[in-house]
Amino acid sequence: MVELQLMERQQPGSREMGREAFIERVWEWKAESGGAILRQLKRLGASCDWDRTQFTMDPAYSRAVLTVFVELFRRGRIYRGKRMVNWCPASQTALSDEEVIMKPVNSVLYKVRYELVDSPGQFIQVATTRPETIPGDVAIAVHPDDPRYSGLVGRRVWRPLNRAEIPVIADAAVDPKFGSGALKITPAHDRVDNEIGLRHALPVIDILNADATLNELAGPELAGMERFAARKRAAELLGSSGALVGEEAYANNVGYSERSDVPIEPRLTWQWWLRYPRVDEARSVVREGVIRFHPERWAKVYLHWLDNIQDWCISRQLWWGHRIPVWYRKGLDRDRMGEADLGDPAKIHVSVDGPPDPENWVQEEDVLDTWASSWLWPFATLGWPDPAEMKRDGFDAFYPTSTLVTGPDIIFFWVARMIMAGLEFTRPGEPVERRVPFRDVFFTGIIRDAQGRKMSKSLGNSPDPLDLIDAYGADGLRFGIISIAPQGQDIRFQEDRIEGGKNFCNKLWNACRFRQMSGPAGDNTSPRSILARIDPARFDADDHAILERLLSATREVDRCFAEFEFSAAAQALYGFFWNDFCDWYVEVSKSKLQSEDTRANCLAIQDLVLRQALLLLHPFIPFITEELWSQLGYCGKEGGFIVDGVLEDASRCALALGTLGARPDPVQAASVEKMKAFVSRARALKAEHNLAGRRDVTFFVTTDDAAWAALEPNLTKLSRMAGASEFLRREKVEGAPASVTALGTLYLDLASAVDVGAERARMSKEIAALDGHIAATEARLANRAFLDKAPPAVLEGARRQLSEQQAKRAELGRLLKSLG
RNA sequence: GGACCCUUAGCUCAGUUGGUUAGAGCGUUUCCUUGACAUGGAAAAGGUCACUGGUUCGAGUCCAGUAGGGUCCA
Repeated sequence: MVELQLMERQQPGSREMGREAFIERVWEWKAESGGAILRQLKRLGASCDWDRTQFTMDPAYSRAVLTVFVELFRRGRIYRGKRMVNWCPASQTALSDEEVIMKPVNSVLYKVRYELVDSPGQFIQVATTRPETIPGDVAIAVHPDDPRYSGLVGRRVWRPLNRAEIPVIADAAVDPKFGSGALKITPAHDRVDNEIGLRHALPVIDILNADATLNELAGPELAGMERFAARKRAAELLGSSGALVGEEAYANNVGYSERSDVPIEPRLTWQWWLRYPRVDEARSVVREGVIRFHPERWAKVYLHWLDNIQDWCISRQLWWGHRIPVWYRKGLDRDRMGEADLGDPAKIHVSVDGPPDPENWVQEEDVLDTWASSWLWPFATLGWPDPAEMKRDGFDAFYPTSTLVTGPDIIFFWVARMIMAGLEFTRPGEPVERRVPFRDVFFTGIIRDAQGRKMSKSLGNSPDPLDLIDAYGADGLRFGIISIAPQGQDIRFQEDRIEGGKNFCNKLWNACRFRQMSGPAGDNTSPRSILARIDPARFDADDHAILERLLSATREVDRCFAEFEFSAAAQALYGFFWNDFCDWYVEVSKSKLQSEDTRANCLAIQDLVLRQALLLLHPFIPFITEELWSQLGYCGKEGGFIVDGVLEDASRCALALGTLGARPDPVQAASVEKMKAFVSRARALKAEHNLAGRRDVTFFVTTDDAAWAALEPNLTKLSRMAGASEFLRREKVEGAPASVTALGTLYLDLASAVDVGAERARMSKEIAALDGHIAATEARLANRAFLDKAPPAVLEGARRQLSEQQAKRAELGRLLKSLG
C-alpha cells in the first residue's frame, strides 16, 4: 500500500529512499489507516476494550514474535534452505503457497520438436506453454512404461534454443496422456521439474533474474528480455529453425501473486522454512470437538489442509516486518552454508537480542511473513512470553478465549496457524483444553456486491461503512446487515435491506413514543417493580397472548445465540416486535387505555414487554436501545446503562411471571390468533367492496354460543381494529357479502348493490381451493397405512383439519346458494 | 482432477431430527394522511420448492443421479 501511495504521489520509491526512511513512512501510514479502522469500529458500536488495542509491530508483541522464531529454531523446526519458492517478480520477494492465487488463463500450447543427436531427422516432440524457458532445459523426460519412447531413453537430443545436448530420461512423474507424453525438464523454473531433476541428478540452469527478465544463461538471443517478450521471441526463433511444429489455444491455470497480481515464478532461492509444529494435535482438537467450527463443514476444509500440509516459507525479501533474528559471522559465504552450519555458533547467531559483539556479525536482511506474527495473536496480546506481563494482562483469565469470529478465506492463513501456535507455546504439559487458543470459531459470510462479486478496492464496489452510517445510522446498518447474513452463506449487499434496518429502528422509536404518550411512567427501575404493577386478575386474551409471544421470542433468541444463528435471532425479534407488539398489542391497547379497568395493567405490560425487547435487541442495535432504556426509565435510581443490564433467559422470565400468577395461558393466546383472522376477514370484506377507508361499517355475525362468548368481551377492540361501527349477532343473513371464519360467518352489511356475479366468482374460487384440500385430506385418512403408521397426534390433526374444512365448505356452499 | 456449497414468489433469501393449506423483506397492484410511526397502516396478486428416479403412510426436507451457478484445494 505504501509503495502504491508513493507511486501515486510521484515520490521516490522504497529502493531510492532506503530501508530506514521507508520503514518510517510505513509507520506514518499505519497511524493513519489503522486509526481509520478503529474509528469505523467505534462508530459501528463495537464494544471492545479500546485500552488494549495492539499492533503486531509494537515492541512487546515484536519480542514475542522473535522469541517464537528463536524457540522454533532451537527446537529444530526452522531451517534455511535453497528450495523452490513462489517468487513475485514485481515485489521481488518469496510468497507462501497461500499467497498464490490460481487464475484460469488463455494460453498458447507450443509444440516443439527436439532432434536426436545420433539420428538427425528423427525428433521427439514436447508441448509447453513456456518456450522462453527452453534454454533452461536439461533433459526430456518420458514415462518409463510408455512404449512410444522405450527406445529413446538414454539417448541425447539437441536443445533447440541455446543449442546444447541434453539426455532423454524416464520418470514416473510424467503423465503419458498429456500432449505427446514427453516433458521438457527445466529444474530452475518448475516444481515438478525440480523434483525430477533432483532424482536424476540433473544440473540446474537458472535463466531468470529476480525481476523475471532473462539472463545470459538464456543465450544471446533472449538475454536481457522481459519474460513475456522473451516468450514471443522464443516462439519466433523456434519457428524459423523449424523446431516449432504447431501451436494451439490452451486454457490453463496460472499462479498470480496476491501481493501485486502478476504471474509468479517458481524460483530456486535461499529462504527460511518452518516445519509446522503440533500438526496432529491441531487435527485432533477440531476432529474431537475441543474447538468447534460454525458452520461445522469448514472443519473439513481445515482438516484437508492439515493432511496436505507443506513447510511454510516464512522469509520475505521486504523491509517492512519483523526482521529475522539471525546473524551471520562476517565474511561467511551464505551460499555455501549447509544444514550443519546452522548449529555452529561460530558461524551463525540466533537470539532475540542479537550477538554481544555486533561488529563481527551481519544480520539477515529478510523479514518474516506477516502471518508469522499474526498466528501468535491469542497469547502474544496477553503478555506472553513474559510471566510478569502475562499476569498483568490477565493471561490466566482470558486464555483460552471463547469465540473467534473470522472469514473462511483465512482459515489456513490464520485460524489453523493460531491453533498450532497456541498448542505449541502455551501452558506446556497441560491438557489440550487449556492450550487451544479458542473454543468456538464462527465463520461469517463474505459480503459481496449485488452482483455477487467479492468486494475489492480495484472494483470500487465496497461502500464506506461511515457513509452508510451517515445515511442509515449505525444501528440501521447493523440490523440491516445482520438480517441478510444467513449462517454459513455469503452475503449479497443490498442497500434496501440497510434501509429496512433503519425503518425497524424508526418503528421501535415510535412504539416507545406511543408508550410515553399513552400515560404516566410507572416505576420501571427493575423487573420486580414493573411486575408489582401488574394484576393478572385483569388479564384479557391479548395480555396473555403478548406475554406468551414475549416468552417464545425470548426462547427463540436464546436458542439462536446458542447455535450462532444471529440472523435468525434478528428476524425473530423483528417479527415479534413489529407484528405481535406493534400491529396487534399496541393497536388493541388503544381501546384498553380508554377504560380505567384495564389502563394501568396495559401500561405496565407495555413497560414489561418493551424492557425485555430492548434488552434482546441491544446486541443488534446498541445506540437506540441505550437511549430508549434511559428515556423509558429502565435505568434505575443510581443510573445504569442497558449495556450493563442483565438479560434473563426465557425460563427465568417465565418463572418470574409464574411467581406473580401471570403465567400466560396458551388457550387464551390461541384465541387471539382467531380474532386476528376474524378482523382480517372483516377488513378484506371492506376492501373488496371499496369500503376500506370507512370506519362506520356494520358487520353481522352468525355463530354458535361458544364462539360468541369468546368474541363478545372483545367487541370494542375488534370494532376499532376492523374499522367497524359494530358487530351484531344474527340468526340468519341473506344476500350480503360474507366470509367464513373460525369464530363464525361474517357478513358485510351492504344494504344496496351487491355485485352478485363478483361475489359468486370469489366464493367459487375459494370453494374450489377448499375442495382440493378436502380431497387431499380425505385421501390421507382413507389410507390404511397412514392410519396404521402415523403417530396419533398427526392423525388427530388430520381429522380435526378435515372436519374444519368440511364445516367451512358447507357454510360456503350455503352462502353461494343464497346468492341465487 | 478432488472437496464443499447453492438452485424455493419478479428480486434477495428463511424454511435445524420428514407431518396441517411452503414463509419473510424488498418490489408490484388497490385503498387509507384516524391523535406512535407515510421511515407508516390495510387488503391483494404472485411458487408444478432446478430436473429425474428412489426410500416412506407421508419428501422443499432423506438417498442416488442429471443440469446449471459458486467457492476452495490440486
